[in-house]
Amino acid sequence: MTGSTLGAVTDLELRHLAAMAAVVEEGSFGRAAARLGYTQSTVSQQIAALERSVGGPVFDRPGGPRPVRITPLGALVLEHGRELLAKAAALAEAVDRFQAGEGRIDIGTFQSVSTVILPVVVRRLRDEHPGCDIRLSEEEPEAPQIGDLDLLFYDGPLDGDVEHVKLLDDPYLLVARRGTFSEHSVPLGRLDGAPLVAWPSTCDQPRMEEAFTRAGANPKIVFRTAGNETLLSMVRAGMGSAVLPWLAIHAADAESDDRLRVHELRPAISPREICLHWRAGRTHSPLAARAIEIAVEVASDLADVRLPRRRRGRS
Amino acid sequence: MTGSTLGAVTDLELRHLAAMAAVVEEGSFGRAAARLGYTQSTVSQQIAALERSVGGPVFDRPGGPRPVRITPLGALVLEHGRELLAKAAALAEAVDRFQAGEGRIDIGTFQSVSTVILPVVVRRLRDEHPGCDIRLSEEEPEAPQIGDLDLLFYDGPLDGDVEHVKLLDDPYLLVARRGTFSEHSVPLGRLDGAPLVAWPSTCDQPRMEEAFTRAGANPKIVFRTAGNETLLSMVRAGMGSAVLPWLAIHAADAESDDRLRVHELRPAISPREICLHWRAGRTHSPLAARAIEIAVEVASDLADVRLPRRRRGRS
DNA sequence: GGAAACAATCGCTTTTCACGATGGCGCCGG
DNA sequence: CCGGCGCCATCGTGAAAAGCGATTGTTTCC
Repeated sequence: MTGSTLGAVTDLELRHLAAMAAVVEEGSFGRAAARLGYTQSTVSQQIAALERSVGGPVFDRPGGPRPVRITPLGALVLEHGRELLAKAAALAEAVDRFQAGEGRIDIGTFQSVSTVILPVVVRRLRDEHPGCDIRLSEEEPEAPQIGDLDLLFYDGPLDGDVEHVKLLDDPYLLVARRGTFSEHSVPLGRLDGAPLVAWPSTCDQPRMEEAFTRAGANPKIVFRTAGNETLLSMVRAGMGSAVLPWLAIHAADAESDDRLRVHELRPAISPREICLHWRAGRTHSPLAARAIEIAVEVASDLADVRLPRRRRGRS
Repeated sequence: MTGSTLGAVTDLELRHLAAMAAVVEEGSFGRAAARLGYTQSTVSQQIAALERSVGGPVFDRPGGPRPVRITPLGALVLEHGRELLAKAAALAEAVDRFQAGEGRIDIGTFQSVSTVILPVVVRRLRDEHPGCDIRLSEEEPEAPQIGDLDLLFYDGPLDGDVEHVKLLDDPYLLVARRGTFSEHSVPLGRLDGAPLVAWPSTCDQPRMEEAFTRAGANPKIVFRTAGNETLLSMVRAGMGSAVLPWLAIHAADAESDDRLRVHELRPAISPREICLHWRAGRTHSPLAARAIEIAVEVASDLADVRLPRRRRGRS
């Protein structure tokens, strides 16, 4: 008795439902067509297709200049159809917002980056995308993992399927109490047996200390802490000197501290590399993509601050 | 930097979202295609079309035998897409239920029909469609209106844009106290000046009484009430006779009351017509359509009960 | 009786859909 | 290291459909 019923969900077309809603609101196929940018005949066929899908007429056409009227079946379809269209509109809006850079981004970071680079990155990102949701997490440095992070700042290689971009060569410099060393550039050998305060043996630290050993210099590590302020306080107090990456020194503003002096090492210890990592082969959200760009810019500017040889314009 | 964003809501196709969901669940385009009854290349193109719609990739294709992985954008689309598909499925199910005859039907009725015809109609309708929601309303007989009713039983013409089907010719018969009239068929003239109890002057009643007048018989209406039981009690009490449609007599089971006798009138008063009305030009719900069919059958059976000349089979 | 408003229908062109075949790419086992 | 293998993208093709303009048919109103 009834015609064939709805074969599959996907036989429905949002276009048809939109046409139906427009017809209901306008009261005629022609006006609905005008509103939707279609022809009357097209709307007529769209409604016909919809009626084929649902297995019965959704409108009664009284003929003549009288407005079409919805059938019981049509009312049912319209009721659900409006919800469907609303959900579709919500999807479209969410996609637009996503493409405009809203949404969430999870960034992993570590100490010096948190202080020097990230604030600028976050600031610029938020300026560009006021609606975005930026989440930072400063992981324990022992076991840095991408996990569910979108981006991870780290100064060494990382396990897993990861890609990265190098942001910055961060050279190791010697921070000593003013007067300890007279020359700006201190030979590595001078540190043999000298008292040093240093970071715990994580991240790039082992590699750096090996470089000392290879150079025949065996400083005495008299104190280890991850706290940069504490470290520098110890240096000021004469407990010893510190070999720290420039970024950490800069972060603590040690360069403008009268009681301290920053020396270069001769020969230089190969710098640690500050990198920004992400899971390999993954498409970034616009937000993440932009964050990478900004981080590269910020790091580049930072390199210029340290060594203002070549000027680089930026918009 | 980003491609063009979603033009219109209707650019989305449920088919594409379904394909995407299948790919996510199956982990590969090919298996998703198999599940959906498509070819791998078709699914590939569907996903490509979806990606064009949302302005970016929804999957990362790592290449090789590794399963595709969803992108942040894809996750967003999928999340909304699933809801959309669920709503579409809900629509389809609602339509199916509607076509199967579930849903609501509003029926207007009046006294005798309520007693004799409707119970059978309702019973059969409910048997066929256990999920249906049947609502009856017995209107005041003075101003019968279709209003928002799907169907209306009534014994006269109706204002407004209405179609109807005749269910039954309901002839007027004379109910008298046993012994009042000896012959089965009573000439109209015998009622001139005779005491009658009758219905109030609504519905078909005025037409019927005019028929008396035209025949030169002017009975005395000694009591008017719409209550059939009351009317018959008065007849039993000898207050007078009653001229009632057969349906009302049958409804009150007056035929098997020893104290009463049902006579035909000679010549017969043209019967009232029991009709079933609905608003003109409106497509019926399957439930309403079926209700009409059943009502016609029931009325036909009822006519056979009264005059069992021709047998009519029914399943 | 004719004009006006409206939807259905008919050809027609253009676009899309789905398919099968083919090609490229990354993994894996010999 | 070098073919298989599994996977997705692409291409070409035929069928289907979307959309359009013009026309027809129907009803109402003047």
